[in-house]
Amino acid sequence: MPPRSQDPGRPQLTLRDVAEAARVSEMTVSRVLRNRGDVSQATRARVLEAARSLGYVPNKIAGALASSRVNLVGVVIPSLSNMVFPQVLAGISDVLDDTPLQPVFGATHYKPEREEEVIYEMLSWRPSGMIVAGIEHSEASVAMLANSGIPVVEIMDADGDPIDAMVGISHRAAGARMAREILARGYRRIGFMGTKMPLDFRARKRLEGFESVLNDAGVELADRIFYSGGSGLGKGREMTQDMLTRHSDLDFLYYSNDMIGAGGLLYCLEQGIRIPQDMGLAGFNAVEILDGLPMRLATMDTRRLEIGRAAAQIIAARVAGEVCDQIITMDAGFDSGDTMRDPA
Amino acid sequence: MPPRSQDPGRPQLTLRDVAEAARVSEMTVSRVLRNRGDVSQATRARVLEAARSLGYVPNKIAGALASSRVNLVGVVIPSLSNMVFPQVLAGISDVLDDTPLQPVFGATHYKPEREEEVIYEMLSWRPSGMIVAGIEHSEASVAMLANSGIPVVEIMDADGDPIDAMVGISHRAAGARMAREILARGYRRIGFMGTKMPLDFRARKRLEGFESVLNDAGVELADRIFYSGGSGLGKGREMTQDMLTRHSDLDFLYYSNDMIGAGGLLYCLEQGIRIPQDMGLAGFNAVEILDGLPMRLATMDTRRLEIGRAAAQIIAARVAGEVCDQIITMDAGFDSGDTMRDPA
DNA sequence: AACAGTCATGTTATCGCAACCAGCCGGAGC
DNA sequence: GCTCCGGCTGGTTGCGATAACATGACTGTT
Repeated sequence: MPPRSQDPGRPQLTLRDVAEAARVSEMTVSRVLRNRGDVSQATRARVLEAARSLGYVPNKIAGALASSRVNLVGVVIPSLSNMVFPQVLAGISDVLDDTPLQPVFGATHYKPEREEEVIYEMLSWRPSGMIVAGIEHSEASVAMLANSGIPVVEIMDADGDPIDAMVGISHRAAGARMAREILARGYRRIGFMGTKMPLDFRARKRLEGFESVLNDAGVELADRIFYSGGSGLGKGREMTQDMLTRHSDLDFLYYSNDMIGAGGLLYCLEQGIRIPQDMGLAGFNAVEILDGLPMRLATMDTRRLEIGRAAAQIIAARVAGEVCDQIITMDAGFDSGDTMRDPA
Repeated sequence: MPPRSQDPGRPQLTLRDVAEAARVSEMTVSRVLRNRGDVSQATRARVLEAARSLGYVPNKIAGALASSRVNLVGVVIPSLSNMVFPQVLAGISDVLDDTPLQPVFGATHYKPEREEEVIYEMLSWRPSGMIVAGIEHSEASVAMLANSGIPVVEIMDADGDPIDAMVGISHRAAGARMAREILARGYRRIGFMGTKMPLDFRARKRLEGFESVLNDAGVELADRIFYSGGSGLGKGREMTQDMLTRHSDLDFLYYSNDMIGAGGLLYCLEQGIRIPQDMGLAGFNAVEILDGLPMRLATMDTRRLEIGRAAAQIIAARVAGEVCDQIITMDAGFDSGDTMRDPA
């Protein structure tokens, strides 16, 4: 039995079928369908009509093999449910839509071994370029990417050295910036809530940068709570309740993302806590859909759309044989929202 | 100049290179790397070592062409930023992860002509199956899918006839159900807020089902407001303010999704409107991240994860040559949350 | 009228891999 | 001792398209 799950009655159409129908050679059909080379208007019309009426769909597999040209760009990200990554993808699509290139996504779920598989799988399709989230990869992943001979852009982080190109923000600097803003506003008893992050290197770097500034100022994190699983308002609410139960004297709550931060904000408001006077809050990752909360949460904009665009532009330029910047470090924008008091 | 944007110094590795390094034939290498046929332990080890040390990555393009087997499943959805679709994708990935199949996504942005392009593009890679959101497609799209000879599953809708297989809920029934629940609870002055939906057929069907039940009961929608652009809390807030300004006598607000519904809910709470006594609210699409709002918004669960899983299972079964159900209609679950009073 | 230069089309040779079939080898069966 | 069989390995062919080159029909020039 044939492997394909279909009626064997209708064999796949090939260039040859179209060529016969249009009474020309396969080459001519190929030229017409790719808008390449000179073909007279008359034949062109005949070929297009034949292709259309047969319902011919070219076989890119054969085309790619023959031309060793594949218009795909592999995009490797940790997760699609994080709300952050879809925006990066939007930026990538934006730019690639104006080129013949097409993005193909793969999710790693923050597991290095899964990342390795996804990269291997993608490279086996010989894409024109790769965009990979993060700069921490297994040795094998790095080797594969480095040897692939195609442009590779690592995105969303800038704290380290890239394999090839890199576009991102410094998460260490972002954490440090937030710490300075908090201290400048006179908050001192700070609690942190975030994901368990054995493998979320960016979250870890943020916390490192954050704590390092605190420590330099002689301040220590009062407490930290880590969670696993998805981020939602409910999670932020629970954790905040937990945190405030454990420490009644806190004056600032720092969250590793806006979603749980928003949950915490709602909880504090319900408890009648005066924000930002008695308690400040901040999240991370400027999530637009949350504009509309009773108060605007302080946060940092991680420039996701721009990162996606820049990464795609690098790939597009390199594929076109142009030279371009290889390392782009963006500044994460700080927004104090309504949940931090004014600096002293 | 070669088309590939790379140093020409390192030609791509092929089976031949590995074969030479391991001192066996290409066929043997091929067998080892695919775990096919009989190969002695000794040779297998030698080949694997050679492949590893060279950093060989197979060329699936050539493999696919030779075997006319492509382990890809095309998934065509309107948008990645809608929060609904990533969950469908999660269901699909869940199931396909246990098979050799791999999903490839494409977004249409609710434009039929874009959908046509995406489908054409995907079919040109000769995937093993296709999963497409919705059952409304351009004539050309339908023709392409029908002629492709591969399993095609249309998802998320059940109000119509599929090309091949179908998994979804009836949006008309979902709208009707919500209308009945609202009427049963004694609400009569109802305002609707939702996306401009020239091309969101499912949203439109919901509204049709909704209004038809209202009309049967002699009730008419007091007003409706449509918006375009992304859904966020802020949008729901604005629209609700607008709606309540125009009609001071409403007792129910029906939103086309939970995100704007949540924005409306926050607005109403701030205005001191008594919910659910004086005003009821309902959204659509049970979005978990919103659990944690001051009140649980009434909504309907559209079984997105399950739809994704079922669709993937159909593809997997069909690719394996098994027979299976072709049409699965799921029931959207109703949840009255805290924003609807009890039935009279 | 002969020739170079277009334009439009056809011919041939791959591309890298897997299907298919053929061969080789050693041990079991008679 | 010869055949047969099954485990293992290798050669040949072809998947469906494109690159590169070849061809043939005109055109215009001198």
